[in-house]
Amino acid sequence: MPCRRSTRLSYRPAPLTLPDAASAAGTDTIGAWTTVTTPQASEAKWQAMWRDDGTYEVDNDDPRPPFYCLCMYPYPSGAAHQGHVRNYTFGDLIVRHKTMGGHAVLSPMGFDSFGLPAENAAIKTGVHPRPFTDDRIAQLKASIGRLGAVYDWRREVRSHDPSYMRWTQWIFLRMLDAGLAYRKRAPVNWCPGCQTVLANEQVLADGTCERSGDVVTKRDLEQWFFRITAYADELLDDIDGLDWPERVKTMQRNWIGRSEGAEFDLVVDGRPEVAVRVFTTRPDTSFGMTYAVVAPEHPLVGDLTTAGQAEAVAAFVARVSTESEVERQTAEGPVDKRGVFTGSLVINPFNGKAVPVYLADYVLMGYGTGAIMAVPGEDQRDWDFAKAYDLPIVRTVAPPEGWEGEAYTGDGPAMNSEWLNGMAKDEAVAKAIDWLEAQGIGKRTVNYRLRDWLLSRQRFWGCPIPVVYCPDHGAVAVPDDQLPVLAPDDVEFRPTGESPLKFHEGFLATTCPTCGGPATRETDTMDTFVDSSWYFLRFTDASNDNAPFDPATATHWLPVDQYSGGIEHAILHLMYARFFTKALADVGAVPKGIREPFTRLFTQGMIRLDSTKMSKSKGNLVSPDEFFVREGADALRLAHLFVGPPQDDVDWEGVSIDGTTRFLQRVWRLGAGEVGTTVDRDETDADREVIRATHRLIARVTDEFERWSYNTAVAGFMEHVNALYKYAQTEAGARTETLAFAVDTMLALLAPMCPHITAELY
RNA sequence: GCCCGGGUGGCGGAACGGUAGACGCGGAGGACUCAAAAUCCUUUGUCCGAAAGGGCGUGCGGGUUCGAUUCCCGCCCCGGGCACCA
Repeated sequence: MPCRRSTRLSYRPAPLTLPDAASAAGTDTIGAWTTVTTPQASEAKWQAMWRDDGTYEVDNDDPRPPFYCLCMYPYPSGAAHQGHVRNYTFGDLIVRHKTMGGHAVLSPMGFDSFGLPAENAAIKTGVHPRPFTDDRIAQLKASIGRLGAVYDWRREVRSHDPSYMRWTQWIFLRMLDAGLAYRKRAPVNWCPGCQTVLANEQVLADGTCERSGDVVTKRDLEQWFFRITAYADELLDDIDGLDWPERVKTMQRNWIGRSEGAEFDLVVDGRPEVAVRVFTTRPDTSFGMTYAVVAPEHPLVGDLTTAGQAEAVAAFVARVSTESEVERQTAEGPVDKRGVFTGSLVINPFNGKAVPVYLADYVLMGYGTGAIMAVPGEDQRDWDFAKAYDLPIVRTVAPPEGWEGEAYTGDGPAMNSEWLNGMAKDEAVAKAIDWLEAQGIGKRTVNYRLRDWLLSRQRFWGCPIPVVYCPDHGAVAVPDDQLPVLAPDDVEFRPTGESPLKFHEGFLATTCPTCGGPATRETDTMDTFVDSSWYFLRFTDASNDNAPFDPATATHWLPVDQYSGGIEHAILHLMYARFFTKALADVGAVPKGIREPFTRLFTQGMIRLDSTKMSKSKGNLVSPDEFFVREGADALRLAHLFVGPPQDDVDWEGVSIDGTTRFLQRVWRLGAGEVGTTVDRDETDADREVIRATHRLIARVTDEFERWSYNTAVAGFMEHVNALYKYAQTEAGARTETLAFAVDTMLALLAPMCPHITAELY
């Protein structure tokens, strides 16, 4: 056999000692006649080409049909972690798939760059959060680039960029104009040692401050709210039309928590001028009320407490003030410590009987009226409380025959209820409410679990709320032409965590826009969820200096055709973004027709390691960087796609980069003509079977892409490659034309998953 | 506590009422090699059996169905969210 000089392509993982992959020249020469292409060199080459050619940049007047594909923009935590890899692999797959299908795909990326970690780092190191954040963005951007995910970087948005902050503040002011932003007092976590407000995250499980160890209490502050509850019904109703995972839609519905029922007054025994208003969804059970409960922070607590009970009530209220809502609703610990008698009685208007009023930790001021009638016969929590405090239990709904449970919450004929007896639940509810209304002591109401959105944060590293306080004019909006309000750079971070804005005279001192007199700036900044509630709109028109975005341009791209991100955002972020879209349409910033931001949503599962969530704070991150260097981005992308259903959580232990690396090597050999023998001949049955199998692969993968069943699509590719190996290795060999068709077709289908190797081979 | 998910070989998973375990990892055996790596081929739920074959198997207990991993009810366990982490 003549020994001639040839170019041999080999696709093997490079050793970790390879020089920096990005700067590798593209080929290495091994010996005199073999040229090896490494995945790393190939990937760097294609990534540079996509970037330099602007292959995936789209203009707003692109004639192709528009498709807006968006992944939730990341908080810049430093180099990318596997959660980013997973999310952006799914997103990139869709971007490439839709682009191949002839769409103008808007694929933007940005950074959710305000937040607590940068501020904590500033307090620890004294470095201003901005350079810290910019540095982390650079790291994350580089990691994302090595994954081969393609974005139109001309549209990059950063929450902390003044050109973005300006419009975040502008939107706040439009909300204020429309009456959708307002101030009221609300409790915060207060650390008496640090003299500062703490985030929930900064409060340890035992209720102490993570910095000082002091017991954290609640303190009321005047704070800004968005009136999201004004949209409760629309937010609820519009869920039906969304192409979202059912579980997310269910969580959103439950979060809004619409419930129909009644409110009515319970008059204090012997003091007709004092009444406690209660909300109930079960007015049909009112005859079974054997006590009432008000929240420990209820304004009437002082009024209701008798002298004899004052000490016990005070102690109870003090203890509850150190507990979180979750703790208060957890039925752990001794039940008899969960409430206290106020000493007062109220009259049950249905039967005229006096029943005791208690405080209990499980009744929250933020829900309903902050007070309930307790009906232990038909509510398990009331049942447990009644047992612990030796209160009577009267059933007013007859349980089914053979009932051995405690409280019965189902339907059944009313009993022990005078004029309601025998009625089924719905009828009895209606009758009871009619009676309350006729008596003039109550009415039919709808209650929501959803609360208004508290957006004030007592922090430095966030977008300042553009308001000043004038002694004569109160809270006054900063005029549009003075935006953005920027925090100063010459600030000192205190070890207590207190916002430096509160002590910066140059920032604080200003003039009233109304009267020109001296005024003080608001020092609170906005919740970072405000930034993320409209960034998808800014992406459509990211460099607009005259408006947050041009309404016509926004209409061209919106709503987002495919949104994807982690399941952990199923409620808050998505609810707030939906609210902003509706509210902005109503204040005229977004065309009226756009009521929902995200047509189709995909939520991916989380990455866990040893069954705990993989996160920087837990210190169990597995960086993708070593995989980029060793196996290459395509192998890592494929490993994420193959490990299991995208919506399921992934235990990192189960991710096998070896299988997908090996598969890509087999694809490479097949594509490079290194497998078996090829011959030119007329079609045989074996050839026709390969052609049929290739068409079956097209149908299968197309369907599985549509269903997000990427793991089985990868299995399909593997089966195809295995079959082609068998085919080419038979004695008869493979027909050249047939094998080329089978391989080329597969490469085209595989391209959105593994863009580098398929581009290199194609 | 409330709300939402999940539980299938040694491991990740497949099977959208119809042959449980596709595909991959790991294991075993073989080919190639002086040898190793890599690669290629075969095999691999479990128990009994030399084999043929058979028993058992989708967290637990019931139910619907000709037929259930799949649908229903009740448990157990694991994970996520709970409004100031993002």
